[in-house]
Amino acid sequence: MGSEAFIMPTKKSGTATKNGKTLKGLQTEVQSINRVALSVDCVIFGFDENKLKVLLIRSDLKKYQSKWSLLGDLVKPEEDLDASAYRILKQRTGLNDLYLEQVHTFGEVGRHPAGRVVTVVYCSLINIQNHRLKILDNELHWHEIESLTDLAFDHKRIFDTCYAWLQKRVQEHPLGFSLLPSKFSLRELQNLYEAILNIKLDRRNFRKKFFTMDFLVDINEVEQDVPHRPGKLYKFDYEKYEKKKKKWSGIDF
Amino acid sequence: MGSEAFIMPTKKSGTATKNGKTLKGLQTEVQSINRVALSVDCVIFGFDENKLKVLLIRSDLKKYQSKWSLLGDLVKPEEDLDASAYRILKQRTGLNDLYLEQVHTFGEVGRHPAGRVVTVVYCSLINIQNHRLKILDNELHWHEIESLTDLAFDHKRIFDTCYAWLQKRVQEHPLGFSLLPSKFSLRELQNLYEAILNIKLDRRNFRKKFFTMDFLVDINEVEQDVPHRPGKLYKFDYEKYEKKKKKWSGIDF
DNA sequence: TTATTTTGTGTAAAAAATACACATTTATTT
DNA sequence: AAATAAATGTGTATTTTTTACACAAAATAA
Repeated sequence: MGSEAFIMPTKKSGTATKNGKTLKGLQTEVQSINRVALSVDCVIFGFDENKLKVLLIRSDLKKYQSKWSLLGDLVKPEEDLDASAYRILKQRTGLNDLYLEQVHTFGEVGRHPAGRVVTVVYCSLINIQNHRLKILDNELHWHEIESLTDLAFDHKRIFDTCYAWLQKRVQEHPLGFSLLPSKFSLRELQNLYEAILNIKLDRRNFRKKFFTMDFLVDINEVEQDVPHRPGKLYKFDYEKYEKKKKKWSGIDF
Repeated sequence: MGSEAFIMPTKKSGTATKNGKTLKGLQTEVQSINRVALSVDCVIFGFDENKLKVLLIRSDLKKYQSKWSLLGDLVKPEEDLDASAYRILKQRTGLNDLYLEQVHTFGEVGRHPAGRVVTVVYCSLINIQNHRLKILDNELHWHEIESLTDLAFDHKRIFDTCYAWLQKRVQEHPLGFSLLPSKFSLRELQNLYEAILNIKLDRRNFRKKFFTMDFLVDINEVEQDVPHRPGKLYKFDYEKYEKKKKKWSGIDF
């Protein structure tokens, strides 16, 4: 909050002096009024069977019965926003060290039936295979993103924002690898991009692109248990990426 | 907030049943606990004398005396976040219809001396010439972004995030025009990009780039009162842009 | 052994980005 | 009126990047 809080924009501002406001006075203001419930919601993406998926939980609010919703929770009074998102992920998936990034905050007055609830939305990307066991029977489910229709609350709109964010972000930042096993074939990588962007890509050009970037490490292993010629496996070299990554690509719109 | 609010993550969750939570129960939870003060802060960029500037106000909190801070205010109980940002801009600059975009939410527990204050940060771009009269003596000041050192609260960090956002965003979206008069020369446009990106650009290639994009309209006017050959003036055609804009540019990082 | 499927690879063409210099126009100075 | 100063306006050659496209080799399954 900026110092403008003391300018008191409305007409009834007679009592507040522009200068000399004390910290204590501001504390009173902050504590007494204008407070809202704050939540964090997570759009958790996964990739399985060559489909992009999102992890949802069945809403048990009567009003939203039978609808699915994003994973979220109220932010605790002494909890940072990022920590809150990590806590939610940890509780749901059992995993730390997931890719997590804040995307947008939704705070329309009427967005939640329980009153004013502002929600800070994070996207997370996880490798489904590593987390099969953690889901249990929590009413959690990996949904294909294509068959998402109505979610509880305004969660469909939130999801749409996050999916658009992912489509853009995955092209300029190497976050897609978080959806794959640490060892992956180029075919899997291409399938991932095709699923996220919903387009077909030329195989030779795709490979050339990634080899030219020079962040893939050939680990001298091949796929197992595939019913055809196995592909070579690679890892993504995050350290090399951090050193070499581009600053900007040029004006283009 | 997702349905996970009823899972009650802490150990003392014995009373809450996983299903069947009523809306009323959730309302109680939302209203009674876990509420925070919410503010909106605006990073208002301007462009003048070929310098990128940011609009700041002098903090009058004792602790931050003599420091500058961003423009912000507490969000009102019945006010959407975007509306709150527009209100702040309107009060400060007298103008509606400014370019405005939400960038990030900062909510670290210790970020504000008055207690837990979570702030949703917006960036706005305005043309300084059109707003000279509105600033008055409000302790407002256009700061050159190069000479920004310490701001009040965590506003320097917020500013840095927004400046990085602007540098990226201006390359993929035509928001820079909001910093210029509606009629501008190509030289002014190039100066703007050079100031934002802090690089030198080749004049001929810059012109070629924008002419190829084909969103600039030659209005058959020239600069006035320049002490040298005047340049032609152009407008940006937003409608044409909306029709033709690119979807993605390709994988590159 | 044959058939099937997928991997792995290279080149030519087109498009985009870059580097680079000079004549023209206008205002200012003498 | 002429000369000067300062910025505009323009094109081409080179390099880099993107795109389109086909066939032989490897592994499995029948």
